[in-house]
Amino acid sequence: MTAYEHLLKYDIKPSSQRIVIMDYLLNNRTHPTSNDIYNALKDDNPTLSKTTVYNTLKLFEEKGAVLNLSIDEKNAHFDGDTSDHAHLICSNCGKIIDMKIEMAPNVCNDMGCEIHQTHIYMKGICGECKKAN
Amino acid sequence: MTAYEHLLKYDIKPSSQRIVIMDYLLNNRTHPTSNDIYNALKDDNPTLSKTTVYNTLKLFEEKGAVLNLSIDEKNAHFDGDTSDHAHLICSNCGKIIDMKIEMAPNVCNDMGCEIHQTHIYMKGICGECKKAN
DNA sequence: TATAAATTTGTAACGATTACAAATTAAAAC
DNA sequence: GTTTTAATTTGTAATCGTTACAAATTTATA
Repeated sequence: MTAYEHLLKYDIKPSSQRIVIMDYLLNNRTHPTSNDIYNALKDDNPTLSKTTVYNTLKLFEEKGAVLNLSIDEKNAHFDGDTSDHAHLICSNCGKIIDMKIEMAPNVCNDMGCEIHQTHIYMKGICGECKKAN
Repeated sequence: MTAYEHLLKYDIKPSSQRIVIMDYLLNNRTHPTSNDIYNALKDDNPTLSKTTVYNTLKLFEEKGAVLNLSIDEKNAHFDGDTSDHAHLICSNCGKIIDMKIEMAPNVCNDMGCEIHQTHIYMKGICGECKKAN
C-alpha cells in the first residue's frame, strides 16, 4: 500500500508533506523520532519545517495511522506498523527491535537477546471516567 | 517492610532523604512523578531539593528498587511495587492504574474500563550488542 | 477571480530533566 | 576528638524535546 492510500485509509487528507512523512515511516521500520524523520527528509524537502513533522506525527497518532512508542524516556519514537507487536529497546545501543507478542519474552532468548524488564502499558478510559461520562 | 529495610535489601545506603522518598513510594501507590514526590514531601522536609528527588529516583531505578514507568509521554512516573504487573493510563483523567498481567487486557472490561491500546515494552540487550560484547 | 478554510512555517516559549560546582553531612584515619 | 577524605545534598544554570502562536502559504469554495 502506498503512503497516499495509507493516509486515505485513516481519513487523513494527503498533503505533500504528509505523504512524504508517511512514506518514510512505511519504508523505514527503525522506529524513528520526529527529529530522525526531519533530518532524513530535509535535504530532499528544503522547505519542510520541524514543527510540521511534529504536528503531522501527532495527527497521524490521533487518527490511529501510527503508534507513538514511549519505550524510550528521552524521545518519542514512531512506528508506521500498527499491527500488534512488542518492542525491545537495547540499553546498550538504543535500537528498538520488533518482537512478536505471542513469543515475547522467550523469542528474545532465542534471538540471542537478554531481557531485563518487561512492561505492559495499556491506554484507554478508566472505570471512574467511564461511569462519569 | 519499612522503607529503611527496603533500601538495605536493594543495597542502597539509607540517608534520611532516601528513606523519606522510599517511604512515600511504598505508601503511595499512585505512580507519582518526581515532582509529585517533591511537592508532597517539601513541607515536612523544608531543605529537600528537587534535584535530590531526581537523583534519588535515578539511583533507586538503577538498583532495581523502583520501576520507572514511561507510560506517560509527558513525565516519568515511579512505582515502588516492583512485582510483575501491568498498567493502564486513563486518557481522560491521566490516572495510572495497576493491572494483573495474567488478566490483562480482559480484567479492564470487567472493571468497567475501556482499552484502546496495549503496548509491550522490553528492556535489555539486543543480539548484536550481546555478540559484540 | 475573490473569499474562506486548511495547512505549513519559523520563532519564541515551556517544562522536565540534567550538569555542575559549592555546601553540607557522614565516614575513616590518625 | 580532631583532621582528612569520601559521599550526599543542594541550588542554579543549561539542555533539549516539544508545543504555542501568529504569520505566510496553499488549497478549497463561492
